[in-house]
Amino acid sequence: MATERYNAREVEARWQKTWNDKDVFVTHNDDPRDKYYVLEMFPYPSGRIHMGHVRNYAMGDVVARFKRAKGFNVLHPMGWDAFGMPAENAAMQNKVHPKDWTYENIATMREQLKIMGLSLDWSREFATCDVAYYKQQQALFLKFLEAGLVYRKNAKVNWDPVDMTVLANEQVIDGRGWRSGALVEQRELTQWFFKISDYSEDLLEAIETLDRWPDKVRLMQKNWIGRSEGLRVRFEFIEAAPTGDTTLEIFTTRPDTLYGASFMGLSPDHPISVKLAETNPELKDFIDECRRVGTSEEAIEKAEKKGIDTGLKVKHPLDASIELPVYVANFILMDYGTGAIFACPAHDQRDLDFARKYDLSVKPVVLPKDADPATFEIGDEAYTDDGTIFNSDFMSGMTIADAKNAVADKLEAIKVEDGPQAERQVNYRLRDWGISRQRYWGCPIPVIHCDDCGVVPEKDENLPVQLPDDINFDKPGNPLDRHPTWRDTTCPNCGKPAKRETDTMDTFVDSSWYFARFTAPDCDQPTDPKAATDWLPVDQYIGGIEHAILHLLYSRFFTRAMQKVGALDLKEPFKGLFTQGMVTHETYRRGGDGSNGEWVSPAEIKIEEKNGQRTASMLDSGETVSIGSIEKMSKSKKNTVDPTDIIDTYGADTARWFMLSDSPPERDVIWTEDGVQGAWRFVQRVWRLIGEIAEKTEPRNSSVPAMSQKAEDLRRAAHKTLAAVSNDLEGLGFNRAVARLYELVNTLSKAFNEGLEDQGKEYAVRETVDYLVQMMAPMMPHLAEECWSALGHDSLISEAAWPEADPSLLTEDTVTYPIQINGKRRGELSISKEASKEEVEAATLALDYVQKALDGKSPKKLIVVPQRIVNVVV
RNA sequence: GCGGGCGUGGUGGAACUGGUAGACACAAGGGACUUAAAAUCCCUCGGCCCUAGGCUGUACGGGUUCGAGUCCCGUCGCCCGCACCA
Repeated sequence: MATERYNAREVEARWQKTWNDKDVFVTHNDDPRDKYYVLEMFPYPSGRIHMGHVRNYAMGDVVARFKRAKGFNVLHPMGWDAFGMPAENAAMQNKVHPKDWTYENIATMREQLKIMGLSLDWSREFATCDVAYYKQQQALFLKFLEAGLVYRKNAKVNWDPVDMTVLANEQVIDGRGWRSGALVEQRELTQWFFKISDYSEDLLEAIETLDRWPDKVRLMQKNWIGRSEGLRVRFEFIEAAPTGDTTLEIFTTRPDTLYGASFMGLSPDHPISVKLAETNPELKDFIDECRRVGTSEEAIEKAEKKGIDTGLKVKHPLDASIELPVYVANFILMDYGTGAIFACPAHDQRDLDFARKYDLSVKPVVLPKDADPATFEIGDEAYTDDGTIFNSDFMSGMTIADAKNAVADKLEAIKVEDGPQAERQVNYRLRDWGISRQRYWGCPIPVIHCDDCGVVPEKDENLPVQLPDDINFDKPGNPLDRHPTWRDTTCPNCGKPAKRETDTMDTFVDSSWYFARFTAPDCDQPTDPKAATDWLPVDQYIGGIEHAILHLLYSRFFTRAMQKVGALDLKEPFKGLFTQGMVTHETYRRGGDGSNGEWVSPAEIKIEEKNGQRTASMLDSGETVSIGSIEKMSKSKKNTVDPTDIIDTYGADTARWFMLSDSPPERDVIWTEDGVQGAWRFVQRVWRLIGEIAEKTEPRNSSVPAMSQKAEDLRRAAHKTLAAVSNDLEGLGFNRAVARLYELVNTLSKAFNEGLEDQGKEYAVRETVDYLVQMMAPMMPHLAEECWSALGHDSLISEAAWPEADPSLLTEDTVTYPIQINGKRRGELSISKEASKEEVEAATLALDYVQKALDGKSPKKLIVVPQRIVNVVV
């Protein structure tokens, strides 16, 4: 058998069958052991799995298998994020039903995942488009509605007039719909919203508790929530606005600069602006122009600050003799603060640009350190740094922080008409989550519109509101809208004929609670609160950084909302989060360098190396191909490698091993053919070595025999590796674990080839090889099972307990100190581990090169760091 | 613009809280075996100096320290996030 080549295809299929037959990875909720929930972000069933999935699921599987071996009751489920636009696009392009398309893709991808040998509990699988799942999602929606967490309001949306649908900001490219290419309009639509803003403060504060999340993601969420403290100030109009308002309310974070006020700014969408436009054509045109420019383009940033004087004026709240003009300005957002500002051009760049254009006053009120108040002037750049307040009456001389407090205290005490002039306020950037989508392939929003009763929630017992199957995509827009009968229903309240809501939910809703559903996937409620609370939080969640904000923030909100309605009892769904890097590959295009020819795939070309120069050509025609930059694998650049092809050629273990080696998991990995072959050679090498060992040695009997030095050295290496690899896997340092296993194979191979004569050697070899196989098992489970069996074990390695390193073998009896002279390494000193500091010093000073360096003098300083290093300062 | 991160051989990357820089792998070169190829095995592999050995070296310039890839300041370069948030 030692000469047999390892046949991955045959071996992998065999072990997968065994695992499946024995239900090795099926998890039970009533298992008394400590729980561990490991989850990878579930895939969208786009058609086939890609290398990014392989990397993601390989990592999760290592964690799952490792924790299982460590004795945990591991939950490791898989499902499908199955609603969404690609299914509708496929329906339009290929005349397939979105449902058929989706379930066919799921079937394909499930088989692909299965040949990877993932230790998943497939009995818990579901797709978010399963009626059973979205029924429960509708039930949750109704509970949220009842709890006041859902509401309807008019909102501005990106509207594609050709496809007749709302587009997300990311789907608007250069002001045009990404599919239709039509100019996107801003439309007011009545939309459903989740009140995520109720939790702004909680979501922000709790970020501090997420200590097993990447700092980067935590920071991104903090910035996204965007807390700022400021003051809401009311300015009295000299003459009431046409809306009847007698005061203009603004929000500012810089009330300390109030004496630098030059003008007021209104958003084009501010009610006063809109009212004024009714009688002012010039203003109307301006507002229309502002709306045409999208909301999400960076071009906005470059856009010139523009505005129109409304003719309205307000009184300065601290000095009634000052009158300030009111402008409608294009740079003011309606949905932040109150949609109106006071402008202090001296200390805000946007305000300054505007003031310079319209020749408005610029009065500095913050003096930089060391500047002269008599001569300090503002040029083209606003002064936004720290300083001392001046030109500001009672605030003059104060720090910015003190002035903010002083002015807030003062204005809060002043009464204007029915209330205080100002109030301290905390503002957040986070907006409520608009979930209405004018699409078919999503979870129907379970409400009914009744002429008499208004918006009425569907009754629980009438759920699910099921998607109709008989739809067509001949016309653009939402097929639910024009379905002849589906909309028609009766009002749950009064029983009269009524219409169903035709909007479906944003697919991010589907993925905001699937992790909870996995804990009791067949429950006839959205969750089994006990199971959800017992299993959650997810101990290790793994996925791409692209979900740093939306999915992860929505899920955090959902968990709080589910807690509020009693579906579970915790706030944070994901205790540990890991964001893995992308899989990248070289790109290739037809023609020589710089020719910009069409992209070609790695499978279509061959690469040759001459004199260190790599050149590529087409496999079929020999045509020159230029080698381009390394990019994320994508269909458009054709630099993808199909996981199935790799697994067919080399086996799943090789693909998994390569994915985990070399690059740290959080960083991008470059997929190379050489790299895969290296992994494959390692698989063969391990198999050969273990075959020989199995042939020439006997399994260990229970007691450790007396050890020769060589045997003991091998044992020490094995135990040290075991300790290190355990630590690496605990911290998701897969690349380090891989390196250490390479090292151990090198050590073992050498020791074994030197012969087995030394006392205890056979035992040491067997022990090392057992550990080696166990350490490999989470990463290359099939090879590990095959080796385990070849070594005479009759148990499954997938069910074996993780070995513990013997602490006495982790430390040496002697320490080798590097000896430095003036910080430069000059030699080594081997001495007993127990040696005292004095003994180490004496031994160091006795070394001939130390003597020589000292030249008869005594050292200036002698530093001994126990167990570490010695430094002699001459 | 604001916020954050990174910069180590030909390449991917090791180096725990400051303590022997370059583990491990890939590529390359040389050799063994072979009729040949593949596979496998052995050797070399940051730069400089003639070797023993030494000098130098972690983007660049300074600093702290007995000792800096690691800490601090500045410069350059690359990457990511947010984007008129008052």
